[in-house]
Amino acid sequence: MPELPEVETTRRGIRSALRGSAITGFVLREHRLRWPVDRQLGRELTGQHVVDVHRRAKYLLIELERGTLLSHLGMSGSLRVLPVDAPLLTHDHYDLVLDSRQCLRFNDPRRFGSLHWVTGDPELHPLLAGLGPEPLERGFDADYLAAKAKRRRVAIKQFVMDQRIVVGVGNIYASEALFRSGINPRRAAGRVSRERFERLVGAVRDVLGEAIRQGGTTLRDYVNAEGTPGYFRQKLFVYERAGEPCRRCGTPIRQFTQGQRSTYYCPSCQK
DNA sequence: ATGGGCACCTGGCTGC
DNA sequence: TGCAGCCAGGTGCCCA
Repeated sequence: MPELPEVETTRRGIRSALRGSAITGFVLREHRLRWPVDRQLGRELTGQHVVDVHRRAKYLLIELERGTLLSHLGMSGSLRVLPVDAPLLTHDHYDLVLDSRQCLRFNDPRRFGSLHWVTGDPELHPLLAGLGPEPLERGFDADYLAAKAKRRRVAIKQFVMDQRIVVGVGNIYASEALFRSGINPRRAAGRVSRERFERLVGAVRDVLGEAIRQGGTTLRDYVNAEGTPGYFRQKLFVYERAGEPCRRCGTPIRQFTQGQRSTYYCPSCQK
């Protein structure tokens, strides 16, 4: 998926079209997403206005008057704002139709994305309740990370990708943040020094912030609300660069597998 | 509690 | 040209 920068870019792109609009319909073409989508959802949504669009971790929260739509993009999902009559593409699974003659259209080839209707405080929803702090907000600092990492034997790469520890960091930005902070992705979380946690926190913030400014990273599927890709790919130091020279020292970038995911790192810059 | 592995899905690419 | 095998921005769940 889309990691935090891609979800945040999507949020910024869809917000102005959605906020204040009334929902005039909901078209569900494929309800078999990660979890089955309620086929009667349109009955609930129609007539409500969009209050605002928020993000928590990699979830988008579309706040309506009587509840919240909780949307996840999975690995290959994207949300676009389009005219209601825009031609359909394969894997266009649902449309949230607005009174502006536009719609919010969800496309997701792999169908790992999800959509839930939540009433009450969305933070209490089971999918959100156990999540860690937002990396770009207070609450994510070296003290916090070091405390969480104590006695943990998992590799630091998997540790920073654990959404219960900190949210928003996925496979691309985990490799990139570890490169920027000079930490070997194999190192046990509990054996990372205090000084290195300081650098890691800074690197996570920097890489996510820079990626948001570039509109995210597009590898294959990801496009923003206007259908254009993100440009952070050019700024990647290690991700998908196996065999190519390290941009800092020239050593060939290495790739290996951790937890069924590819990790990329520079064996000489990261210890 | 922690760690590890699998599952869910489609599509693009590689190599025989 | 066809097809098997592998890989891909995520994460809930099950097992030891």
